[in-house]
Amino acid sequence: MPAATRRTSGRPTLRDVAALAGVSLKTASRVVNDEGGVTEAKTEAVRTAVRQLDYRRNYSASSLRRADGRTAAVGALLEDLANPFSAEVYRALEDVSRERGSLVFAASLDEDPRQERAMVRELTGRRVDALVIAPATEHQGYLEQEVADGTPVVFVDRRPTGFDADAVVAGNTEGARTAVDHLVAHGHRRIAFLGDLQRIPTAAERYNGYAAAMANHGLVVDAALVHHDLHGQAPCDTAVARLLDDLPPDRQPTALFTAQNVITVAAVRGLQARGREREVALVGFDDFPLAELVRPGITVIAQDPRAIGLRAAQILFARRDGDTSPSRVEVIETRLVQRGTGEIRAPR
Amino acid sequence: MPAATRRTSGRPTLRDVAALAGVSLKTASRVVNDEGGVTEAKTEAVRTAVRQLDYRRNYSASSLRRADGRTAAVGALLEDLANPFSAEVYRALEDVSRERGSLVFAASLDEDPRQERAMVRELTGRRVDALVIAPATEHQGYLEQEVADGTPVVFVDRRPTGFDADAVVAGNTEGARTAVDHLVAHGHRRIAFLGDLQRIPTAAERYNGYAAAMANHGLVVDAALVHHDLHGQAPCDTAVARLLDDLPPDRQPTALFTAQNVITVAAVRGLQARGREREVALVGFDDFPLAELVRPGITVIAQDPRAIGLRAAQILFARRDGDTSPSRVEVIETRLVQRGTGEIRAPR
DNA sequence: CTGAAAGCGCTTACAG
DNA sequence: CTGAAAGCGCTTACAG
Repeated sequence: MPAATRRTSGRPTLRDVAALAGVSLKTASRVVNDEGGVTEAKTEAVRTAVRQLDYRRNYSASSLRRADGRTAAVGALLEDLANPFSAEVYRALEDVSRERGSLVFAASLDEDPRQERAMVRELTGRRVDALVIAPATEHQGYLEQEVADGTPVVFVDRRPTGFDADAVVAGNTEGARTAVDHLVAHGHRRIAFLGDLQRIPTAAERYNGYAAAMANHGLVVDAALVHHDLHGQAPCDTAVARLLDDLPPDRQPTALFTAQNVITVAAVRGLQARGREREVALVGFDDFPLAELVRPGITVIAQDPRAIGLRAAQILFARRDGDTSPSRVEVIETRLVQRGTGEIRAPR
Repeated sequence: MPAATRRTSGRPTLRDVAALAGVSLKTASRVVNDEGGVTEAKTEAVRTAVRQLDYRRNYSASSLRRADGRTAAVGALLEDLANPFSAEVYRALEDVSRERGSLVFAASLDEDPRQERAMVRELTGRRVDALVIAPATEHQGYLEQEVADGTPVVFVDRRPTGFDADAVVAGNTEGARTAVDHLVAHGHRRIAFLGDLQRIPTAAERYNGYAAAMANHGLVVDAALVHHDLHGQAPCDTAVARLLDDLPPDRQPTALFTAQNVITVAAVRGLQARGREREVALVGFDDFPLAELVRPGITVIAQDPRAIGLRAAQILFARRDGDTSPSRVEVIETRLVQRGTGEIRAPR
């Protein structure tokens, strides 16, 4: 069997292109990689052969031999691609990657640390050029080796712990403060906090912002008004019931600060079910589609997931391309969006 | 320089593992690939070396030499990963892929046919094992070569045109019929249609379902009540204004069938802005988060994007694994979700 | 400007 | 059970 047809796949190889163009493999490679230094005639012959055979460079082979080992692929490990925050971050990364000629491997971690480590292995096994991670692990020291081996990592949404790397995060503490300030400005003093799993750094930061702002206003936080670790629908409903049904009227909150999306939705649903959506104020952390269609409109501390993703992608490609400046944490500030629920005044 | 340290990357190779374990490269390969036929002692030695060096198989190299050419990666070309429908389809594919040991390259097409063709090239260049595509092109014959070269393709959301392949789609025509039937059952006769770009097959199918149901009920469709090609916010707002402001009262619709998500939201917003959300009925195609928090709750024809994604993924991996049965189109039926807007009765 | 040889890290095809 | 040689499709390092 002649060498040029010994391949297993049906796809044409560079060797086929070279043969058809009547040049050497190396010359064909030069043309395909735009290396220059090839006569006009041969260049044209190769391009014609490429078109004729519909040749596509095999990235696996190319990357394997290449000095830089580039695969033109990056990995994105996010919380859950099906939630709007992760999806927006992903999309921004996708858009930047496309400009840079790279493709994106995406994966959802669902707050599972084992999943994170497994996916990092899968991705580095495929020699991605860089990784974006919204970590589910408590410590990221295990990434030391990956970075040393040449895979830059940029964190999004959550700062790294026990590991030095770039990160792009939202202004969680500041945003939570703003929420509380806003409610206090509308006369509220009994402001409940409903937050996600405390082990999630953003949830912790939002609580810190809440607590700091309350203290700053000289308000004592009634422990009965603080509900942590609300992850998923059921615990949220329970917490809302505790606050709105179980507490005696004078101990009930006049306002809710719901520190995460799912919690906000549960709270709105709970208020509506009790017919109290125009009586109890609410500010939610993180915006969502349709927040304005609900009546009253839901006041939120809006994050900017697209800005987070874009910035992370810029840093990522800069690192991949050799930027070795000290790592930094960038904070994308949040924005208060007043739509109604946050402007309900406290009863006197 | 000794052979074992000649590599460019800092990552250990199988050669390093073999050297450390005191076996040949081939034996190390046998252990890593669970081929069997290796003594307990050597197996253990290799496993220890793998652990000690934190060895990860290089998929590029592995795939390059492998007879089947598998890369353990699949590609997903969807409309826009940032919209909930695409995101859910993607997520289902991700979940199935994980079980199968594959990673997913995702990409958004944004209704751009060139983007679709470019991304197919990028993905096949990386030798993905299979492709899921929600096509933006009008014809998909160009994929013939890819399939012949061994990359199976499964379509989601839209059937292929001019090309024979598996597809998993929603029951668009049936769903639209159901919407109209429901509105007619509530006394409506002047039912407006607001749809996306007619060139999008799902939009066309939904219109067909609408038209068929109207005819079936003996209702003549007033051309002034039909608005096609509403893509994006602005044209939707214009169409709503035409219907609710420009038409004389007796020619206005008493009900709206909004055949796509963005259109539904625009219509709800338009009705609210005019204080008519409890007067004009509405059924939207495609469900979305929070549809129940809006008052009145938004009645929709719900698709099941997760079911579509799961089914597509099953077919995809079956094809990759050699299933050569005739291709088929599977329809995932929609479901009417009554929440309020669709149950508003026509004025008499 | 051009190309023959070697080699990236792995698996295949063979031979012991 | 084990391993030396060849080769996947490409780029590198050299030599003309």
